[in-house]
Amino acid sequence: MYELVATTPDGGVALQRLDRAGRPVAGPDVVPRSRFPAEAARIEAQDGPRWVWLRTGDWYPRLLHAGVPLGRCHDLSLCAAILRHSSYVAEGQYTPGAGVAGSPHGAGDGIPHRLPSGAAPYQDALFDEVPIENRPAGGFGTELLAEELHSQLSAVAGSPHRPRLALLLAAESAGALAAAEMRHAGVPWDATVHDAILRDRLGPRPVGTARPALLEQKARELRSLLNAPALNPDSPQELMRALRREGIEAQTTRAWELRRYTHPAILPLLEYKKMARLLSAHGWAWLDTWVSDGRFRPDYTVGGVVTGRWSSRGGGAMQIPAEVRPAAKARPGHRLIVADASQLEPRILAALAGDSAMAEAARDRDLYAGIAAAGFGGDRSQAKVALLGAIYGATTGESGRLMPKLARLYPRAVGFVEKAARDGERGLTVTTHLGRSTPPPSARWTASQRTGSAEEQRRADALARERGRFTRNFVIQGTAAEWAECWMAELRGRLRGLRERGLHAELTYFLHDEVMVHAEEAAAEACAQAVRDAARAAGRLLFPGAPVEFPLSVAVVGSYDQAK
DNA sequence: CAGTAACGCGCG
DNA sequence: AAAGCGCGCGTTACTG
Repeated sequence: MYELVATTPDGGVALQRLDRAGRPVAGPDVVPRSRFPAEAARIEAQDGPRWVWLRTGDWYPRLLHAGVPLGRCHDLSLCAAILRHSSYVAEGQYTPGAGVAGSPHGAGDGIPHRLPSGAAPYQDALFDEVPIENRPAGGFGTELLAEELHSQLSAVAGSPHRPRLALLLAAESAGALAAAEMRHAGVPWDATVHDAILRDRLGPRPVGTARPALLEQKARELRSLLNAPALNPDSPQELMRALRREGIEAQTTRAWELRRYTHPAILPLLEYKKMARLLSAHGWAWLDTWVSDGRFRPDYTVGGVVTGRWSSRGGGAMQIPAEVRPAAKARPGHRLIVADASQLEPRILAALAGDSAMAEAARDRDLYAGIAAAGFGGDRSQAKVALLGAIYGATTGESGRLMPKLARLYPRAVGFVEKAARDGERGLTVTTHLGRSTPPPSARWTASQRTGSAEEQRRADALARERGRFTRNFVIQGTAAEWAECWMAELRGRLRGLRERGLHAELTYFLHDEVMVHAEEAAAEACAQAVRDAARAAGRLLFPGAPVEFPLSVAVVGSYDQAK
C-alpha cells in the first residue's frame, strides 16, 4: 500500500491511499500543514505504508523535526532519474513527468530534457522542465503524482529485470530517508578537540584574517630560505617565480611535484601548504559555519554522482581529513561503530563478471593478498596496482604493464571491464547490476567522433578513450554504490529494531563504502552485529547465490580517528 | 566589480 | 610516487 503526499493549491497537505499498482483506492484527505506530522504518525503506526512524494527533502525533514520517523518511501524524483536512462526499461516505456499537462514531455514537441544546472546535474527534479505558467497553482497535486507513480511502477513491471530494478528504486528511496535522518542526527563533533588540533598545528585562533602564529612563522622561514622577503606563499604565481629564482624548475606548485626536488625550502613549503590547507578547509571558519549544538550536519545529495554514489553539500562531508577526525567523537556514555567494506570494488568486479577464479582468490579476507598468492608471486602491491588499473583503465606505468598478466589470470573479470570500456568508446551506454545506466554521450561527443583532419581524429580518439575509462569504471563504481546503499538500507531497518527494544542507536554518517553509527554503550555490540548482518543481507540481495563475500572491518571506538 | 575558470588537495 | 575513476570546495587569477 502506498500513501501519497502532495500539496494542495491553498497550501494544505493532501494524503491519498493507493493500491499496489499505484491506483487511488479513495479520494484524498486534506489536512492543514500544521497537522501533517500528527496525521503522518497516525498512518505510519496503523500499517506502515510506503510513502510516496515528489521529493523526500520536501517533507521528511519536518517530520523528523516533529519526531515522526518513517519506515519506507518511494521518492518519485530519484526514481524518475534512474528510470529515465535505464537500459532495463524498454525504449519509449517511460518518460519522466509525462502526465503533466503542457510539459515538454506530454506535448511531445521533441524538446530533449535539459539537465538542470544544480548541484547534482544527474539528478533531475521531476517537473523542473515544466514551464512556470503550466504549473498547477499550489504545486503538483495527488492526481499528477499518482499518475507518475503508476507510470514508474508500470515501467518496472514491464522490465526484463524487474526484481533488480525494483530493488534499486527501493534502495534509492531508503537512501533518501537515511540521508534526511543522518542530517537530522548529525555527526557528533567536539569543537574543543577540533580547536586543540588547530592550536597545536597553527597556533591560537587569530583575530580577523591574520595568519595564525605558527603559519606566519612558517611563511617567514620560507621567505628567508627562498630569498624572497615579500613572498606570499598563498600565491602560486609568486611562489613559482621564487622557486625559479632558486633553480627549482617545477611546472606546477603541486605537492607531489615539489617533493621531487631537493632544496632546503621544499620541506617547509610542503609543511606550509599542509597547514594552510588545514586552516582554509577545516579551520575555525569551518567549525563556526558547519558545527552547531555539537553536531556536524551535512546535506547529502542521494544519487548526486552520475554513478549513483552520493555527494554532499556544505562542509565537505565526504572529505573529512584524517587530521581532524579525532573531533568526531562519541558523546559521553556512547560509542561510534565505524565500518567499511574491505576492497569493495574488486569484489564487486568478481561478482559482476561471475569470475569464479577471482572469487576464489577473494575468499581471502585480504583480496589483494589472495590474488598476489594466486598469480603475482605473493607480491601484494603488484596485485593491487594491477587490479585497480583494470578498474580505472590505466594504460601506462606499472599498472599498464601488469594488465596482460592479470588478463591471463582472470580472463572473465578483465574481459568484463574491457567490454564496458569498448562499449563506451563506441558511444553505447552501460548499466550497473541493478539497472542504473550512463546517460548517452553528449551531442558534442558524438559530433566529435565524425571527424576529418588528423588533428581532429587524434582528439576524437582521446575523447573516445576517455569515455571508455568512464564507462569501464561506471559499472564497478555504480554497482558498488548499489551494494552500499542496500547495506545502509538493511542497517537502517535493523537499527530501528534496536530502538524499539529501547537501545539508542542512530546512523550518523555514510561515505561510499563506509558507515558510522552513534550508539549508547549498551547497544554498541548489537550495532556492530547489525552492521555485519546488513552486509550479508546486501550481498544476498544483489548477488543471490554467488560465491562472493563482502567482508567488513568494524571498529567500536570513541572517536573516528581510532577506526582503521 | 562580479562571475567564472583553473588550480590544488581532501576523500572513497 | 602517480597512474587510471568519481567527487566538493577554497583560493587565486582571469575575463567581460
